[in-house]
Amino acid sequence: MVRKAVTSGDVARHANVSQSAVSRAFTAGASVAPATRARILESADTLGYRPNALARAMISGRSRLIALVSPNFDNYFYAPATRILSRKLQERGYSNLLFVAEPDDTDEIVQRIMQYRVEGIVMEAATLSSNQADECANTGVPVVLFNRYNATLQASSVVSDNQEGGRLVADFLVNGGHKRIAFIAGDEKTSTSRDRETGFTTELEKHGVTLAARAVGHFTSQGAAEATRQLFGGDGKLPDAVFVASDHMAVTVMDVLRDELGLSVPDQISVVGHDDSEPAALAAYNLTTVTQSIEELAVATVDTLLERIDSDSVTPKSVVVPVKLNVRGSAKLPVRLSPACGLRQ
Amino acid sequence: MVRKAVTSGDVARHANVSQSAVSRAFTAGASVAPATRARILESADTLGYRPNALARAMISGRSRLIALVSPNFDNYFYAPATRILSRKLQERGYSNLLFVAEPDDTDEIVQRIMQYRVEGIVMEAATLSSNQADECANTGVPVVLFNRYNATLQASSVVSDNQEGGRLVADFLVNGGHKRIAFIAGDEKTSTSRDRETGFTTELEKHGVTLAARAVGHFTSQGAAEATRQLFGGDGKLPDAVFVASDHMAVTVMDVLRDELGLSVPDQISVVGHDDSEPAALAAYNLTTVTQSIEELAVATVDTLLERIDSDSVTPKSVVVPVKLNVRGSAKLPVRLSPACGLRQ
DNA sequence: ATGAAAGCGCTAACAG
DNA sequence: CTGTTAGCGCTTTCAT
Repeated sequence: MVRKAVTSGDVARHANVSQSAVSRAFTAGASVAPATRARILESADTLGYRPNALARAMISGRSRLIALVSPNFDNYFYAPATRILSRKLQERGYSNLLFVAEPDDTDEIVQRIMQYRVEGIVMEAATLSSNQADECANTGVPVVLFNRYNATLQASSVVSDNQEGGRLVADFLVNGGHKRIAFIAGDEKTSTSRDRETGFTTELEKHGVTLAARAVGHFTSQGAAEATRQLFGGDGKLPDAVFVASDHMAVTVMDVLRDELGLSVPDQISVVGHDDSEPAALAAYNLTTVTQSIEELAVATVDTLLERIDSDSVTPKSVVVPVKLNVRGSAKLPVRLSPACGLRQ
Repeated sequence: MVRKAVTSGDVARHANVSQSAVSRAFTAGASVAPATRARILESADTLGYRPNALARAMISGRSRLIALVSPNFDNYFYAPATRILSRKLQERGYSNLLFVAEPDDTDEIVQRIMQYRVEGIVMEAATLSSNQADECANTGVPVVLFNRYNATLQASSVVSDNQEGGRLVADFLVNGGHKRIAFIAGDEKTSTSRDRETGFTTELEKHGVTLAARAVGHFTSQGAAEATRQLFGGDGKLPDAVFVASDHMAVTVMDVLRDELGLSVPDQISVVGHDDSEPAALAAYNLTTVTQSIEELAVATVDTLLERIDSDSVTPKSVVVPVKLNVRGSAKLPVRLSPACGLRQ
């Protein structure tokens, strides 16, 4: 039942012009007499003509297609990120080919991406093998890594200032008078988790504090629950604060602390997250966390990508977006010691 | 710096065969001698050849492209839905063009969709105007509405059994001994919200119970907060139970009830949601809710769409996926009155 | 089993 | 400003 699509030739015949005139009528800034264009557009309208983007892409060499590669897991950060990235690209005249990637099928995905002759690639998470990166680089398709970076890759990257995030949390917790401070990592293979940790521990050391305990939560709820039990399930001297590498994990950490281990937050344990994703703002968690603007990350990503597409430049660019601490109620506030207290003065 | 892409002609020259031989080597089931194919694939590999999907689509009339139209708002249900739909389509050999739609730009999106000659469309939410529906129908591109239906449209639809969901909740609340039962709707224009409400109130009436109060939350957190204040902020006789049309709203409802109005859940108010989305399972909410399987919805959607693509049939099909109640702790449990109690026996 | 040739729908010179 | 012409890279008859 697929009706044969209307072509520019059909419109040309109907409007009594050449086929190329029709093409021009649909090209912004082409030299067509207004009257002719009007007649053509009318014919096109009555016939229900839509230019064939595939044919256009073939001849012009510009597909106006961007591949968006997103990781296949539930995460309060990536969901809005994908949405906003897609939206921004759309607004700039590009359409998105969405690929939801498992770590082990990036290879097949790269194949498909290349087959559709995309003009650029946004990689939200899946780690490209150097092989795959080469493949993209060789064909000259610009790649921007969103929320990740990889020094060995010929790819641009846009990340939050994750080290600064960790630093801010370290200062905040130390000033809050915490003595035994712990960290729950995400996925140790990711730059995101590593940078947050580095910034965090480095700043702690500056204050003369060493990390009291550490566990890995793999950026998943289940992993976070286990990490929490590991750190707080014993009956020795418990940490009095924990920095969790993502909000997605942090809410589960709070659940386990309160409902399973009967500890109170922040009275007994202060919890700080990272991302400021949607559940962090829920009253039941009211999570103190590091805010990273998905909007800013997305804008920077799209700008970086389109710039590289337009300029044909190959030099990768790295953008770091600033973060700030969003103080809510899940961690003790820094005690501002007045001189009268006599302490530290 | 965009290196000229390798074409089948290049490969043909390198492998000393005709260009059509190369084409056949990349077509499953084409008649090529195994030896020839091997030589061709080797040449292709050394040259870094990838068939041009655009050219292939043009000549064969099959783009292997599906448009996925997703609403532009934060929602714990649509995020995984988009991911799973995309993944399923990918597994079936299709690539997805993702369009994130605002209600007012569906028109432009339909244009773009048609230009890329997609073979099918999955609409996750945005309400197609009848105009737009016609446009798709006329060109014979099958449309499947995911989680929505529209009787006037020439489109298939896949939805949960929303009425049944409402019914289950009504039974559960009545059996739990609740006397003043309220409802918080989502967006009244959506079939989803309307069906849940219809099923709910109809079943209540069967039990001789009439809805005590009702408000509209528009499927947003803010809307849900306002609806809750409206229903529970007064000092008259408060409802003792509320059915909220989505989990996304229900968690905020619980927040407002507990943290703002100082009411306890479920002791003073029972709360039941719908969807069983991720936050419902968090210990801080432990929400009793109606489970709808995104997986099943996605599979049914993809099956319906591909079936229509393959068969060229035009008759729309409607699929309803069953739901069930997931009893957690946010609502009082039905009291099973033993005969000894003497009540109602 | 393979090659030659036609052509999908369009854009991009090039004339006029 | 407009028409003519030549392909973009591929699949698909049609011969051989």
